[in-house]
Formats: sequence, structure tokens, C-alpha cells
Amino acid sequence: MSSRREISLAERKRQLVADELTEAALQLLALKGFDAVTVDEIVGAAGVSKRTFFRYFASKEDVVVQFLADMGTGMCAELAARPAGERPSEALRHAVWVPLGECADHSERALRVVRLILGTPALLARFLERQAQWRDDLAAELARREGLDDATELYPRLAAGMALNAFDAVLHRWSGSEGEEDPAGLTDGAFAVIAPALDAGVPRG
Amino acid sequence: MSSRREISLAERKRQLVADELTEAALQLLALKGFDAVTVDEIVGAAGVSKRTFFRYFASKEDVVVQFLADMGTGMCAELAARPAGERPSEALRHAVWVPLGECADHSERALRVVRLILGTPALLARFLERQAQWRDDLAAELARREGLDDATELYPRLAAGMALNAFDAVLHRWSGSEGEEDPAGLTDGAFAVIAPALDAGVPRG
DNA sequence: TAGCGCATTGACACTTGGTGTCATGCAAGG
DNA sequence: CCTTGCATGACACCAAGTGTCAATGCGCTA
Repeated sequence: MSSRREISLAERKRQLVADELTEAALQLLALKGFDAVTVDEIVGAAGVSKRTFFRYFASKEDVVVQFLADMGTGMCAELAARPAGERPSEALRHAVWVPLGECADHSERALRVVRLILGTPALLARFLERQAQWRDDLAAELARREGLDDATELYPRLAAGMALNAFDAVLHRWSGSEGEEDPAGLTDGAFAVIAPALDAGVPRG
Repeated sequence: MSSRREISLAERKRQLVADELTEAALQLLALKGFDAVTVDEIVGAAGVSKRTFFRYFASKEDVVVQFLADMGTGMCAELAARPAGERPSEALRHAVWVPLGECADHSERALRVVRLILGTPALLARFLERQAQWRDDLAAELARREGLDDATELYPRLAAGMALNAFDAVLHRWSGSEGEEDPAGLTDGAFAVIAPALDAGVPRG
């Protein structure tokens, strides 16, 4: 009965390959630019076959965007964990801060990836596509929190969108300033702007 | 000296080919789905070579998204044309209504395209990429209107983002209801939600 | 009218992203 | 020891997109 160990062994192996791939990819992409690097180069550097690459990542963009995949789930989880009585602006600010805090902590690595994404149209497109999913999840959670119907009320979707707007704005300014500006301060500033709508827009906030 | 006529003749020829291509593409894509239609099919239906297709459109996605290209310029133009003293929420609402009104007018055609875009990840990604550009333009114009510095203030970018959020929400609900819901009413509803932030967020609005 | 330039097109080869398929290898488990 | 299953690699293949060049068509001019 070594079931738990076996699973973790196989999982660790998978994780190892995935890490090797992301490592090689991020290295090359940040160095030469997204379009100038082929998948064959990446797999060559990582020592696996092209087919294996696409078993781990759905696309060449995915290897970069996947790096930020947890952000969405982290945000939603945090929003769901916030106290029920909290105002939307507060709950969303804390939710959005989860991934931003991660970025602030691992600034060297995160900055490289963020700059790569924001500066590459194809990557930006995929990133925004992901965010659209996050927005739906956030909206659903927000609707639950506030007791609204996501299908008839515009507020949940708009509020989630505003929060992600703040997220994007902070990311943009942070990467644009080479990491000089303080993410926490930027986040507070952004939410100060959108808070009036977040807290007034919901019926009986 | 028939310079004016010649130019317009060549332009008309180009426009003719472009129209033929978009027509054939939209027909096929709406019918069989984005991934199930190859560029070769489209050019076969339009009677041109594959190479010519890519001389008119940068990508397969582009032939659909291009169809909505004017939206961005229309919005910015309208925003720039709004009276200087108008509150941001009003100016932006009018700006956003320009493309939405177009959709409402040509509902059969617009609805098909919008549903195709919102239902196809690859198209959605390209659409959002375009919107990111619109947001930058709107933010710049908004900063000019309000006398703010787009580089240091968060408000312009956030306000532009909120307006586009409203735009997206309206489009989503409109296409989701098969064109049943009234775009004008939805727009008003969306801006009622975000107006508090639009008008309060700007210093001395 | 004949000839000269200029732009558009088609044909074709080529690169690259991405997928289906199959055979091999390897590790767990009876 | 055998087998069962999973991850990988090798290979062929399709579709998107690009570079190149020859041909075609059209206006302009001598």
C-alpha cells in the first residue's frame, strides 16, 4: 500500500519535467523575445521531445501564462474566504492583493515574466483570455456573497471587471517602473478610485 | 490628371476583394465554427489565392475582428467630441454607445459576429487585445479632457477600463439573450453602476 | 499606339505551431 | 517473472503564416 508515495513520485517526476521546461522557456524567451524562439529550441534546451512539450502545455504561449495560472484561483479563493459582512471594495482589494503580493515577493522573476507578457501581443491576448475566466469566477463568487443573480444583475460582472482593471493597472505601472513603484501603494490607490462604484453599485451594500 | 479617380478606382478594387473575403469568411465561420474552417476553404469560396488573403488580413482571426475595427476609433472620436464640461460618466457613456448603437442597428449581422467572437477563445483573445489598445487611447483622451497625467494618475486608465467593462457586459448580455434585451437599457444600467467611480474618482470632477 | 513603370496577384516552397499514432521503455504490482 | 499501465520519443501530418518571383493588368508618357 504505497499508493500515496507512488502518486507523489509520479507527480514529482511530472513536476520536474514541467519545471525544466518552464525554466528553459522563460530563460530563452526573456532573452531573445517570444517570436524569435521556436519550440524546438526550448525542448532542445530542456532535453525532451517536442511532443512532450505539448503534453505539458497547450501552446507556446501557455508555458508563460501557465506560470501565472494560480493567480486566478488564488484570487477567487481569497474572495470566498473574506468575511461575509465585508464591503465589496475591501474583499476584492484583499483578493486582488494575493497574486500581487506574490509578484512583489518574487520581484526579479515575476517582473521578467510580467514585462514579457505585457510586451508581447500574443502573450497579452492569452493573458487577457485567462482574465476573462477569472472575471467570470469572481463575478459568480461576488453574486453569491451579495445574494444577487449573476444572470440578471450587471453589478457582479462589472465589479469583478473593475477589480481586474485595478489588477492590470497595478501590474502595468509596476512593470513600467522596473519594479520601483510599490505594488501595495498602487493597489490602494487603484481601489480608492473604483471603491465608490464597488460599494455604492450593489443594492443595499 | 485623373489622379483622384484612379486612386478611388484602385481603392474600390481593394475594398471589393476585402468585402468578398469577409463575406465568405463570416458565412463559413458562423456556419461551421472557427476551427473547422481553413483559410484554404475561405479563399476557395472567395476565389482568390491564400497569399492574397494574408495580404488583406494579418491572421485568420483578423478577418472577423477587423469587422469591428472601427469601433475603437469611433469611441475615441466620440469621446473627443463630447463637450468639455461634461462629466466623465456621461462622456464615456456616449462614447461607448457609438459602437453599441451600430450593433443594435445591424442586429442580425452584428449578433452573428459577436456571438462568434464571444464563443471562440481564439477570437475572444484577439478581441480583448484590440480592446487593450482602445483602452489606452480612451485613457489618453480622458487624461487630456480632465487635465491629468496619464503616466502618474491611475484614474484615466481605470476609467477607460470601466467603460470598456460596461461595453463588454452589454455585449455579453445582448448576445446571450439572442438580441432580446435592449442595448440602450443595458448600457444605461451598466453606467449607473460605474458612474459613482467615474465621477467621484477624478480629482475635482 | 507602343512602350514603360507600378501595384496586385498567384504559384510555390518553406518555416513553425500543433496533433494523431504507434512503438518502446520503465516502474509498480500480482 | 510476467503484465499492466503510463510517460516518452519518433514520425507523419495538417494548418497558419511568410518570402520570393514571375506574370498580369493598368495608368502614364512619348
